[in-house]
Amino acid sequence: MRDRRAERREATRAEIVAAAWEVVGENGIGALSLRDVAERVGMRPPSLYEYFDSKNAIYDALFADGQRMLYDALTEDKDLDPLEQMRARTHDFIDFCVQNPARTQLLFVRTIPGFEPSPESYALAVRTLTAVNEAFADLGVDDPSAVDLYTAMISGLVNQQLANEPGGKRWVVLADEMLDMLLDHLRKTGRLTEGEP
Amino acid sequence: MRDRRAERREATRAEIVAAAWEVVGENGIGALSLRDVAERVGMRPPSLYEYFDSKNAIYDALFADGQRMLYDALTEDKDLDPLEQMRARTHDFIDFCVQNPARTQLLFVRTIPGFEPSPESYALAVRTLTAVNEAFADLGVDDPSAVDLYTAMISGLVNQQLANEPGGKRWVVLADEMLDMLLDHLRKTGRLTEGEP
DNA sequence: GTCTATATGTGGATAGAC
DNA sequence: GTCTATCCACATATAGAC
Repeated sequence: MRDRRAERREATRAEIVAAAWEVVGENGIGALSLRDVAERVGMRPPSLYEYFDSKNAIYDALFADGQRMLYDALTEDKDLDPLEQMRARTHDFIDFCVQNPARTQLLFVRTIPGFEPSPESYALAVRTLTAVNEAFADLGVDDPSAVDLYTAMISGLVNQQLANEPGGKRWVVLADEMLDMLLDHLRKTGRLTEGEP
Repeated sequence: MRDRRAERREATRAEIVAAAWEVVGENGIGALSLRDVAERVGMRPPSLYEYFDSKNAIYDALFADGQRMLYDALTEDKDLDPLEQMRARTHDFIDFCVQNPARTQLLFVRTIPGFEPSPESYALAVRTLTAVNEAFADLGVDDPSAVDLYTAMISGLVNQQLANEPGGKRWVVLADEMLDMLLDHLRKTGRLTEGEP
């Protein structure tokens, strides 16, 4: 039998998380305040404690929610060959990041003093990273340091874009060139053999 | 004639900045509090206002100080050819960043709600970036997007290292490979002609 | 120049009434 | 579950003694 009480509670938690996304979207990830969130959901601040144990628990819910959104944003397209797949997902990732700078900071930069994602939330990040590793495996690349080069290059583009020209495209447009550069390098060093030149 | 009053004042300002570095070094860049700083320099919090107009003014002094440290860390070595010069400075930069994560966040990531460096402080960042552009010009590379690729790749290594494995070397050790990859790519696309293979 | 004292506003968090 | 009341820490700022 359905537990209507638990369903209601989950719905309210989701409402709070949505309100928190609004707040950090407007003021930055570091400027989340319980007052702002409470006002947006029509509660008094102490009532939030019925749903989350602390402000960091809200950050953790945002982190988990953001990781889920990222995973969903990187949808597989079975019609594409592995190389085009990689290119498409790289664009998906970059779009996801520049579309919401506060979310990107929460997911990929240690920014909030005292906040560490819980093991359950972090597991969602691992799931996505595993998918990236599999995408490289599909390309025939098994060297883990190739993936480290990739994540550094792409996250570097995003970081530079957000830090120096938020809303612009100066770094983002270099994504394809960056990817080609990496693939050439992997071919040259014998870590990638299949695919076109 | 020397203005002993002004000298004393500058010395105290420097003491406050040093104390602020200690605080952010221990607690993170977002956790700077005037109480902590005041206690460390043996003052009461209100007395700090004699030297800085606001907490953000202290952040600005830290930003300027950090930019000066970075500029000094990237010392030219006239004995090296441009290519070895580039490699040496890249290592200097990476060491500078991983050595003090809080400082790196302040200088290169928009992290503190409401803080923007003053024009005077930002000019110090521009000075360093100009030096990077000149280093590429010495290599014979004039395309500005080459420098954008470079800053994205190197800052990406640093960010991944600090976010995922602070204190480790997993990404940092890829610096030379990353640089070689970029130089190969610039040769291949006709933007770099001099230098060894 | 530094202090004490004081004030206002903001923010996280808890106790206890309803 | 939600509220009021309250507490503590902090940023910011001012007045006035020393």
